[in-house]
Amino acid sequence: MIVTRFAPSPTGYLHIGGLRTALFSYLWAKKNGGKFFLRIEDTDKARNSVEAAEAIVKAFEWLGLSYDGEVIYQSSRDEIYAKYIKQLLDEGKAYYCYMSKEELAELRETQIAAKERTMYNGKYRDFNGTPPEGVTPAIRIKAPQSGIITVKDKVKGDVVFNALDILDDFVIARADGSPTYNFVVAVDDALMGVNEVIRGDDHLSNTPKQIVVYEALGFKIPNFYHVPMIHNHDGKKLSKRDGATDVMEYKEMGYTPEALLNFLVRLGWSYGDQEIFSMEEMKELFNPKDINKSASIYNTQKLDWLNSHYIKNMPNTELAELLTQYDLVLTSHDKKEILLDVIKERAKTLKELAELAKEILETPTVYDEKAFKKAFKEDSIEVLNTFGAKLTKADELHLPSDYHQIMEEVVNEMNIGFGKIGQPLRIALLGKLSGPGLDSVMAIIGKNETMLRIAQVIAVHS
RNA sequence: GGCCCCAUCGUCUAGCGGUCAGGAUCCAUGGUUUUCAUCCAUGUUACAGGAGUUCAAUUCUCCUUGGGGUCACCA
Repeated sequence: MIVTRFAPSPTGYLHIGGLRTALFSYLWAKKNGGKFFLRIEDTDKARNSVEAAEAIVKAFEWLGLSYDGEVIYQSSRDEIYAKYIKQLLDEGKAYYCYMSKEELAELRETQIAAKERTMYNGKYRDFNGTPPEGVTPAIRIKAPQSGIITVKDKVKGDVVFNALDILDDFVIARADGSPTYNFVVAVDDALMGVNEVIRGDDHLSNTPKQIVVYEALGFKIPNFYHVPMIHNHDGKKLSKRDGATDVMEYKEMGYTPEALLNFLVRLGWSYGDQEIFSMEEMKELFNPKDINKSASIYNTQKLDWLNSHYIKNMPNTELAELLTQYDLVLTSHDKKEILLDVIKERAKTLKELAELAKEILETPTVYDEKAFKKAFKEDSIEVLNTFGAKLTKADELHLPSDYHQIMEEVVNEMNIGFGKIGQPLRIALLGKLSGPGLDSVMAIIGKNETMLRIAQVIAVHS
């Protein structure tokens, strides 16, 4: 069985890059009928926050990504880690290190001065004497001092590291007893049965350390997939300064989960020429063997395109439901079908959609000055009055075609071009020269509101 | 700086020794639309450079260059 996980540290919101690796892990598990876990890596008490952990869970909810079982918090697993640390200690595979922080810093400096690699010097590796007073020890693992460690990465291929270049006896438990990342990540993945680790490229370099832990504990090493980073326009790691990197910001901006997920799945992964993937298709078609090796640049133009695609293809009832989150309540509006059909072709985001709806629904309070000058000529009043008179007489006006017919009558009777009525009417109805078809707008707002807007624009003009 | 990874249109990508180097997005132009948007059509733009291997390299190897990641009692 395929078991994957997403293991963020709760130091902030769910990041767009994190979401992508989470999605990959999720899809790979789901495709295979496996399990996908969410594990919060909160071993560093100083930096974590519960709010951040909650924010991550919330984001998962919004996106409809589910995980198996409960959220796992590493902070609640201390006894487990303690047990394995003790085991390593007993077996002589780990040891207490009494080096003080000052001493460590000093060591660093001399190494830097000598242009050597900065690393722990193994001072307490084989220590039998009396420990120094006043130092609470950290625990270090005995890492191989020679030979090679090969990370069998399924994205990058075999990556060979020389122990001499990268390894030292790294700390697995701090002086306060809390275990460190490279230790717990290996322990948890092994204990949870995670056999496919999909994560960011930035973890590749410390994978050898985790392999050291796996081997010391006799655990089976999982398959690794190190997914390339997502960069900003400058080719650097994506950060807060690059605009929206918080997943929930996309909700606020009016993006749908479908669009965001579809956008992200195509960043670093592809299935031939296909661009549109439903969740079902993603689950069916995703395969980490098709993950790219190179980093990609974060550019949301395609996200806009996808979002408008999903909006256009969304059933109106669902759309109306979603729009309540953007301050637009349409439930009681009798022409909401027409309204949504008209505006969903025109919006890139749900937020825009809500604004477009309001532009139609609300009586204009201002008229675009330039547009007014351009479109509202001397004869416009007469045209609008003629149109208004016909409206007054007509009943049974429901559909856009009903209104269109009356517009045509005016055009024919007065022997004018369509623009002669369209332009001023557009100013009257919307206050500007662009927007949806006027017949639809009138059908949506109804006869009375149409008359009112015509009267208003004439009043304003004189 | 040491170690590691990466390199096809502006961007996301297809390609897996022989292709007019394909698609999408963006941009531009034209058509549709009373307008705008949608939609449709058309177009511009790419194999970082240099050596090999081969009858043949975007594709395999090496070097150079460029970019990125990582080097903590952070994750």
